[in-house]
Amino acid sequence: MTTRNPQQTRERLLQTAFQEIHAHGFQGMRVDEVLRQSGLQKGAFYHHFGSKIELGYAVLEEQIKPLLELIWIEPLVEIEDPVRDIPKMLESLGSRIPTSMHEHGCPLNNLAQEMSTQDEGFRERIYEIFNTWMEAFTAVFERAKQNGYIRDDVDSCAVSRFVIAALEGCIGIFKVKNTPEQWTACQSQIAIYLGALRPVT
Amino acid sequence: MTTRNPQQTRERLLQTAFQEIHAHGFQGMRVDEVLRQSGLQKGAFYHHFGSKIELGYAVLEEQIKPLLELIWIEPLVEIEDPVRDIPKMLESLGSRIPTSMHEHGCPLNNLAQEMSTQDEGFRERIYEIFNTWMEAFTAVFERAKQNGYIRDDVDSCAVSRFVIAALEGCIGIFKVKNTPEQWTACQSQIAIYLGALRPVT
DNA sequence: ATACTAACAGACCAACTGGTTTGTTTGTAT
DNA sequence: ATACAAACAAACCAGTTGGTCTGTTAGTAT
Repeated sequence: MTTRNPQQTRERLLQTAFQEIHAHGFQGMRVDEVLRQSGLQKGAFYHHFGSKIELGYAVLEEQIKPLLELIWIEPLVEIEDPVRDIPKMLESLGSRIPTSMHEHGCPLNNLAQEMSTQDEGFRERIYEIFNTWMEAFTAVFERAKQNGYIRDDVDSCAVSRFVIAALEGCIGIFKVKNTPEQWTACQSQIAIYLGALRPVT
Repeated sequence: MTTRNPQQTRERLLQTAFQEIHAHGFQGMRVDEVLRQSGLQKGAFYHHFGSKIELGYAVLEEQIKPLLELIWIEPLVEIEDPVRDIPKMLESLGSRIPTSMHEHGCPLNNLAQEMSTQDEGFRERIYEIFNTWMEAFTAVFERAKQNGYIRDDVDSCAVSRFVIAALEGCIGIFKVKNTPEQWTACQSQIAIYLGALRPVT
């Protein structure tokens, strides 16, 4: 007589699905495997989610989005001088994230690459999340602009987008070859790029 | 009595498979669909390729690799001053590539993201191709270093890797939102980064 | 206590998927 | 002309996959 807990059941499915999607992609994720790992049955699954793709949307909104905000967006509020602090933030990142991230990269970008051209529902949701991320960066650069840490004529939006793109690009390359030196080298180049935003003294 | 042409049959399968992989990913590509589009039968397919994954390897080596060399590596030999010429090269790129690239991004990076953590055979091959690309860039930067276009202390390897990563990152973001302005903005930021490599005058 | 609904369990299914097998035809060396 | 291997065509197959259906049980309002 295990007492019922629908919220926990749902969360369990979401977390397991998140892991499986992260490891094998959305198309590679198997509903049966999620069920096996979570120790649940089809009935439970299709009671909580209408279809595989709806589960995918839920994972995106309820697992990936909060994780991104925790790891990438929240630390941004502490940044005063982006040229100095963003590289510092990146340095500490390696140890602030679980091993699964080192192995399988950024869950958001993985889904973006795999699904945004396959399904409009995914694309829209991913776009919104990327936008939130970008706006958070833009706020940092605008603030830094006012405080004279970077030049007036810097295009904060373009810089934000490029920083995110470069990060995702580097993380992506790590899938092919991942060594600690690669990550530090990547940091250095981001630092060089950010340094170019400094006002001419 | 259509005259037989095994080489052409093989090439036909490879090209169709390339398109399907580019559009749906390797896991999303269906052997049956490749057969339908190429107007061939199972017998033809499994005569030329041992399995789906072997076809994938062949597409990588015989379709994607040559394409990358044509579009990205060959133009590099004409580059004298990377700070000036790489942005220029990127500018002309948009019109030098087919529409499928705008829609589905870089076929190499797509496979890298999807398959390098799934299958070691893919990872190895992709790694080699990325390496070729990186070495081509490194040669450009080393040459530029000798000619005084960039600083002596520039880490050509790290810069090459970062340029490729940033490019792939930007192309990846385009899948989520692709407008011409996004591409020009990306170019500008790459130009800013490269500008930071100039010697201090 | 009763009725009713949410929350499952688990058998079942149709479509799909990569791969195999068998047979036939075409080119080619002898 | 004959033999033989390469190059296919096409039916076939077993395992998988997302999804459905029926039934059962736990919670909850009355």
